Amino acid sequence: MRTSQYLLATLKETPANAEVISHQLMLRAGLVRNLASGLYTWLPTGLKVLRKVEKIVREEMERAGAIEALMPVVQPADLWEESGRWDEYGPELLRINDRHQRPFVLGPTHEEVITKLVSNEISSYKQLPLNIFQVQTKFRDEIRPRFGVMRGREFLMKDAYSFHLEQECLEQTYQKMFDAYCRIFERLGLDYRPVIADTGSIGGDASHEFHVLAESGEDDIAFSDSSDFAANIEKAEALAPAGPRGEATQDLTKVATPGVKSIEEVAAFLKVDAQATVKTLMVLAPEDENGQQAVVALVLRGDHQLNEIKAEKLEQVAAPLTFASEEQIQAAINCATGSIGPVNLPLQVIVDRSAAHLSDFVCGANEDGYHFTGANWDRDAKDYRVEDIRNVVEGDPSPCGQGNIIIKRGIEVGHIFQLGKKYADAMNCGVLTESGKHQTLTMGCYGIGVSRIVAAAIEQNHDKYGIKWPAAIAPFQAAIVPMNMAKSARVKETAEALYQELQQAGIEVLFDDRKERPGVMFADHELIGTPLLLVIGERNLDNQQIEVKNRITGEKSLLAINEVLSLFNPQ
RNA sequence: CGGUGAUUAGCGCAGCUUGGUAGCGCACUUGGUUUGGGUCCAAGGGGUCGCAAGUUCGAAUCUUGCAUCACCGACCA
Repeated sequence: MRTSQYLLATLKETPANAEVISHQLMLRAGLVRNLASGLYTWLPTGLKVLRKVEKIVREEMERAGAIEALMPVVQPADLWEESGRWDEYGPELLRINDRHQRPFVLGPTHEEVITKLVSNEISSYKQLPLNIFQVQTKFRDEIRPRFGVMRGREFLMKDAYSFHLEQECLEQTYQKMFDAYCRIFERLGLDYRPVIADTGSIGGDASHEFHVLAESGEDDIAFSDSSDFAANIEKAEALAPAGPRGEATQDLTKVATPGVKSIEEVAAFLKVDAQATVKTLMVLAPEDENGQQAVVALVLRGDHQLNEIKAEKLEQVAAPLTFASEEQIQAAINCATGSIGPVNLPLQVIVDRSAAHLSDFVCGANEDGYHFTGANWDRDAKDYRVEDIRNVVEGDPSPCGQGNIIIKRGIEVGHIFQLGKKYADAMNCGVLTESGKHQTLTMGCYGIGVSRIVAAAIEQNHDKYGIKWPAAIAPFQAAIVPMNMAKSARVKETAEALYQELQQAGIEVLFDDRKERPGVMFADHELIGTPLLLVIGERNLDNQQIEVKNRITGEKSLLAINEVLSLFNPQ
């Protein structure tokens, strides 16, 4: 490709509305352009990268035994009514009508379509197992699109769905997909981790997310510092502190704490550590038979954070988790937030394991402007349940039993889970078994955010000059950068000849034939992140050499012109 | 959806307080100059000032409403 016949579209200045580095660089390097909130045009350079990611994903899926199909973006609403998700999915599902006012959706995912397809096409156990994938545009009407293509509304996803007679078979395919995902991210050249994930509302037994580690990630991942354990913080278990709880040594004492509300204020006012306090959060219970929701108290150590995912899984707590309003709290206990505590609290009380391990702690006195010191479980506060309801923090013992927790940020680029029979049940997807009985299938599903990977790769691989692509997904393998080609016939001839040679060898090379100064060319190619710059100048032509600059290492070396192809041979 | 901020040329911004019909840098075009790290000089082209209504002789500027975009919080690949 010649730059003169190409759309380079690089930008010198950073557009103001791009916050994260990958978004800035994708705009500056001419990979994408914004059309509307969460909607992006992929420019030629960006598309090259996207296609390379897609190709690796496709190859590994096929190698793992999945077969490719392509399903429509626009899907009839009745499919979604059949699965129950027309009502469940919420406003993220974009609903549209056709000219006959028939309702459709833009597919945010394809479980319905694939399940329908399989239920129509598959009727015998002999046709199983089956694992079908596609690479298709998805649309999710995100509340807040952000970070460029990282969280766009329209995005490219590889989604695969497997169908099985038995759980055991599902587990085998799940493991194959797990392994395939590892190979994919290895080949992409990314620093990634599979992590134990929450299965969310879908349920099921097993789920893993694949995260690319990056500071700008939106998820917290808990790792063990001495084993392979890694889990999304939503899912990481916070163990009970070791050893028995300390004995009560203090008397329960009510102290006036006027205007002191937050844990920081309480700890400072009473001159104690936040770890010696508890905080009490008020949330709603599930509706009773009269449609009423009681208030439930969640008690955590002062320095800990509530894990809402864990909390809303408790049967005593409404899902989704809802904090009680000021009015509801007043009605329940006649006290405002800031002075609530578990002592003599006439409510269901759920205590985190760590909070339950405290003795002689500080808590609200359930009377505005007062706290207790020297509070102790069982003696002062009775009738409580102990559960794991907090986020793990760095230094906690790892739930795997080895080492301590460290926390890093990750970008979720893949998610696999065992779906079970939810969709197969709803859409009557089954086969006849060997014994002639009808049996509902069990399913797995496996997603990879293809467009998100492009952004994640940049988050992980860049410097102040621009993108440093992993070789496998660089838009070009090399760029030919001639110095002052307009003045030097020798440079021009050499560059043209090299371009022809590389093209014929099947190398993806960008020939910068613009009439630009060297600085401009260098800046552009470094921004775009081409791994190898082949610099041709009068300076080295007397020796029949060119200069090779490695974008990743920054190394420059001289190479005989007739040996340039050797740069690419090892592949 | 809540909170914050923005909207003036392709991009980045000034002008608005104090109303008089729009300007700077980059990019673009032309000519010259320069040529191994974003040259320099000159001349140009390009704007319904987000939309609508109002106030006024006159609105980018004041008022009201709306829209769009971004950032911070709950969902997800």
